[in-house]
Amino acid sequence: MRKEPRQARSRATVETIVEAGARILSNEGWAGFTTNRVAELAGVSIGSLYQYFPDKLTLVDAIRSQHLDDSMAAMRSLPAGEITPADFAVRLVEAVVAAHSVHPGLHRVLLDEAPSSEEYRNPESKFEIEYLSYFANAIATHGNRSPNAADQIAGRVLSDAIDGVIHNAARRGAIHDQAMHKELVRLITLYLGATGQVLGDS
Amino acid sequence: MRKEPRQARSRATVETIVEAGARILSNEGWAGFTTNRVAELAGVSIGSLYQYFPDKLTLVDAIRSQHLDDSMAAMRSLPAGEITPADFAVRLVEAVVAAHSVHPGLHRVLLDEAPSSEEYRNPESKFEIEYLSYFANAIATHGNRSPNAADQIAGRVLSDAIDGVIHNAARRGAIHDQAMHKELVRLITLYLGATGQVLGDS
Amino acid sequence: MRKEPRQARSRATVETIVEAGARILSNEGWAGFTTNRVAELAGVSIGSLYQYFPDKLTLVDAIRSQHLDDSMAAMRSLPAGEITPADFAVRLVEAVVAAHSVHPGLHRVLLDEAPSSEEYRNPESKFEIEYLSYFANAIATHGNRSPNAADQIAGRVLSDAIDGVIHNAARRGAIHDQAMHKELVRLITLYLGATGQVLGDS
Amino acid sequence: MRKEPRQARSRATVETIVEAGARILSNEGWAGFTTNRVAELAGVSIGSLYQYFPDKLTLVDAIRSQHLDDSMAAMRSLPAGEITPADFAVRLVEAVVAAHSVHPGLHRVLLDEAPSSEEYRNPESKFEIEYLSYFANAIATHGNRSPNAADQIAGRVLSDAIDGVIHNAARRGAIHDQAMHKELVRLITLYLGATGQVLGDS
DNA sequence: GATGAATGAGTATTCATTCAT
DNA sequence: CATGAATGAATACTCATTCAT
Repeated sequence: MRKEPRQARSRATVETIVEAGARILSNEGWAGFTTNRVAELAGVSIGSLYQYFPDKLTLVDAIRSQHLDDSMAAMRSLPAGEITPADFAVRLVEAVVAAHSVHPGLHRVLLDEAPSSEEYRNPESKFEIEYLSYFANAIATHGNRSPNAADQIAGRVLSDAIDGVIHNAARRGAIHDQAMHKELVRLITLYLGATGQVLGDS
Repeated sequence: MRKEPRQARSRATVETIVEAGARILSNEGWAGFTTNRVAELAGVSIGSLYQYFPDKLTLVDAIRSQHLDDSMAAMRSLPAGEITPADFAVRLVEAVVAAHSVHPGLHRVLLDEAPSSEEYRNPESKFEIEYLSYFANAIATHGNRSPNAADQIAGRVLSDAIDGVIHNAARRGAIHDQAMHKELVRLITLYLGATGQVLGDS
Repeated sequence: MRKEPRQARSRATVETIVEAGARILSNEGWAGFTTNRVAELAGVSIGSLYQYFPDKLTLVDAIRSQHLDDSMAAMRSLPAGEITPADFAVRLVEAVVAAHSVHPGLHRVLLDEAPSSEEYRNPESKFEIEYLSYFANAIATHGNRSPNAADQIAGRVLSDAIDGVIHNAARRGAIHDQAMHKELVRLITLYLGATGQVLGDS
Repeated sequence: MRKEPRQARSRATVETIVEAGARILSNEGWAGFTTNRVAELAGVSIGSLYQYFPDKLTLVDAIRSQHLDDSMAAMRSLPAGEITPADFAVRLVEAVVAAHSVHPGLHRVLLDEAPSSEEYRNPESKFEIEYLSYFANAIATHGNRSPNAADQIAGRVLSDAIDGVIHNAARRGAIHDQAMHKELVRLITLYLGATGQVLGDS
């Protein structure tokens, strides 16, 4: 960001802009996301927007950062161990669905459509790493071991699979479909229960 | 299309344009997909592009149609029954990876970013229906029954999960990662083997 | 024209093109008059059109020439003298209305909207001169004298007034309105009857 | 208009654009009226033009509105009764000529060539109605009666005749020709004096 | 600081015209 | 000669960004 806002008023302005941007990004996609529209929805002049965000990329990065922070916070608050795979899966799906409820399209737009400064693009980004290790950890925990290389990969596959299901549901406006939730839970539970086993060993 | 190409020359031009469009859509996303860029990459004038495609939407629909046809053809050539879940999963992953190999980002861009004429947008589209029933069928087959309502949902979840894994791999440029393939195969196999069972029954 | 058509077939082609052009010009105005559209309506290829007309201006000039020839022919066939002003006015209005009946908007488009090569633009054009002298003559005849300078001006005013009435009627699609015809006849009759008189002398 | 200009600066910009548009429309006709040319002549960027006019049609409507307002104002300031037909005719011609002096071709271009939003197109438009009833009124007044149906038609014929004479004079660049003015005055006077009479009654 | 007027490069699309077949 | 595929300059309009007030 161009300028760290010192005063409370400025901080509020920045938040308003980020929130307006998130709403537009979610509802209209990257194509409908114009700086003038964001400023208008936020109720500030276009000049003010550029006071806080030197360009569009910086703004979208701020929105992304905010969104990923929120998502990670939701995941971190989940209990990792001390819980059966089935219960964990239920809580996980709840958390992911909740994270997508505020701005249903936002996650996908931020990851797929919107361009981003290097920081978020590469697979080594702070968020990717934390996100991934969260899943690797969960898998290892339910396999009663500490995370190994295979768990990293399994974690990625699991998180991407969940992402795919949720994302496509969001696209159809069916993010709260209970039957879908149940099936997704079943998929996760199966995977968690069986990871690390050589297939067919059960 | 605006005009049926009569001569061989023009048929070739149309193919070149569609191919160039697919490439750009795949590499740059919807935002980078400009008609002038497509024409340039195709090596034809902008006028030629508009001779065959009355507008951008029609062009993107042609690309989508081509891509989905190819994808469905790949799936249809898979053996459905007479094969163990594990073997089926291996072949399925191979087919999906192959379909994404030519233009890695194309599938997601076409489904998520690019606008489209009604035909493809709604969930009742010819392709969605065939795609979905393919998965419902596979699940039912491996459960030794004919497809029921639950299989429809399971089919959607499975196909969306696979989609998520493949898409994110494509985003990272890791679509040919063998370890990922193996994990994905395991996920599918588990799900196919257990679908229809009440969880915990195994 | 680029090429004098020698054979009957060529002459027919040229006529078809001119007729198609007149129709489009009349129905769609200058803005809708594109060479490709004319060729299509005429049922010839765009290449053939350019075989006979080196450019758009030449084509529009051919249409104009044809139209003005037709119009003049209609006027020339009117009896000039040996007839009361009232009867002359009736016949004149009939002729003018008839000339506008085939392609109602054509006259205006050709004179106002469509650009033209110098030949038609300037007031000394062959057609303007003949047209004008026709009216000057009519006025002089009904004033029992040979045409003088004042008659030239009166002729212009009369022909322009008639043009205005007919043109605006065409615009409203009311070119066959009998009440309007009657009023126009009255206007012409009054003017013919009084021209040359010092106003107030009657 | 897209945006109400708040500051004095922007109000001036809008006026400049409308004026430039009128000039171009008058000199070059609808075909030469391009938004980029208007912006250039107005000395503003194309972006500024679109800040105030969402599209070309809105701009041309603004020009038309302005022009018709001006024209009506000129007519309304004329004394209707208490004046001989001849004097009235003189004043009328003066007013019409004055209205066409600033932008000679504008009136016809606006009415004939330029497309317009519904408001102006149909014969029931506010302007058409007022314009027409003005002439019907004038005719009735000079016939010492209140306007009847026949006066409506006569009004239309008279106004269209005047329009034709003025327009064609403008086309020839001869709008200030005194001899023409005199003849036109005579035409109007005759018509006003005789309207309502059965022809031949004088 | 805040405002919003102004900028202009960029994008979709049209159409007169050329030329290989 | 006829065809129609190909060309590209021109046109309406958008939107990120700047800067005078």
